[in-house]
Amino acid sequence: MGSRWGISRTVGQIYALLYISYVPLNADDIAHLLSFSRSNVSMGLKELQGWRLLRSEFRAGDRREYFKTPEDVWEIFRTLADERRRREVEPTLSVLRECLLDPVTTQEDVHFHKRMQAMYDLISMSNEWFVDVQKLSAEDLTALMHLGAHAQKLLHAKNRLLSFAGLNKEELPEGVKQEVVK
Amino acid sequence: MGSRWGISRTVGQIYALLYISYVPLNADDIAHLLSFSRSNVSMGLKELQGWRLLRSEFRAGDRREYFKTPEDVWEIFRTLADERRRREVEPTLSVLRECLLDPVTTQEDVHFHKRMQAMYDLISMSNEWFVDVQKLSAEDLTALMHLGAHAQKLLHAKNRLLSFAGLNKEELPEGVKQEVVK
DNA sequence: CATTAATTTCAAAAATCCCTGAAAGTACGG
DNA sequence: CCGTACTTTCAGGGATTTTTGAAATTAATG
Repeated sequence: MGSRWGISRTVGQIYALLYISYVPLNADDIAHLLSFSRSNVSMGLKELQGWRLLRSEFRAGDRREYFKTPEDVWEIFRTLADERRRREVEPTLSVLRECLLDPVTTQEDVHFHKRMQAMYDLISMSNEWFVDVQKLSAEDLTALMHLGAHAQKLLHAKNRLLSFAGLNKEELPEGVKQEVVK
Repeated sequence: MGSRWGISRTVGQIYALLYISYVPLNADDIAHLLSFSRSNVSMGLKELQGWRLLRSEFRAGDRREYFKTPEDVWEIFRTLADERRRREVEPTLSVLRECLLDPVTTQEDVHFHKRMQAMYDLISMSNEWFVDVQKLSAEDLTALMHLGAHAQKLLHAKNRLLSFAGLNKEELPEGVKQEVVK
């Protein structure tokens, strides 16, 4: 899948090897195991470091650098997604913002402006959503995902509870009122 | 951004043109406007149709097919994401499932198995989450996104309310109890 | 059913991307 | 400061992808 995540096939193979390897590997190990040239591995590792996807360690009496991936697959996913957000999404939003500043005169302009605005709103909202969600712990994220579409029901429940609390405050005992407000 | 969404630069340009165009365009229009060969446009349109991203119409006394994108940018996004899910994510999950069936004997195998399982769990959960969320309307989706990280608070509120309801049922008036259960 | 307008296919050319080996660079130990 | 062990850079070549024009195909019209 790597090619669709912004990294080339070779770099993907290197990362996959490091991900499944029981022990950290140095560049020569990787070149040997994957039958890549040493320089290819070097470039691949450099790119992966650019994505902040690698951890490395040194050993006493050994100059070589040993690489491994983070243990937590959620962390990997988050790092990758955040890096893509910064590299691709933010610049796209900048360009869209510039487009939106252009003067609107003709009917075509109106249509163009509407489309750009819709695209900007979608990307901008997704972006903010991701920044927010990224802060959550792996457990909270998992819980949130398991909610899935049920989150919608929860949303409706929230609205019902809020309107209920607004309409019928005097009926509620003090403890319930506090809980609802919370 | 098209290249990271699984479509080539040219196809992306064609789609962008159709997205911003005030009127539907035929293949010749597109070829002319973008300076692509007619056959290139034909292939691009075919690919976009394969992604189910196009609408088209015919006109009386005109044999040519006129193309446009859906009006709703959320619909475009959803279609694209769903198609990618089917083409890329599902096959990946199949391969991972097969890997997980392999016998585990050595220590390396145990590690490999754990890593594959973690990856499978992540992709599988994201996949299910997306399938769920995809069913939501544009408005519900927007509301859900605006919640963002606050959804986590809502989650905790739900848990508090549930435990509260469990502990103090007899204190509540009938109407509140029903609402909480809902 | 022949004509013509429009579209699609496909093999080859063009463009792009990726890998490699040679050479240069870096840093550590003596 | 030199030699050694390791890493990085980069131009050139190879592989892959993309684009094209010519030919084939399809479909509407008189």
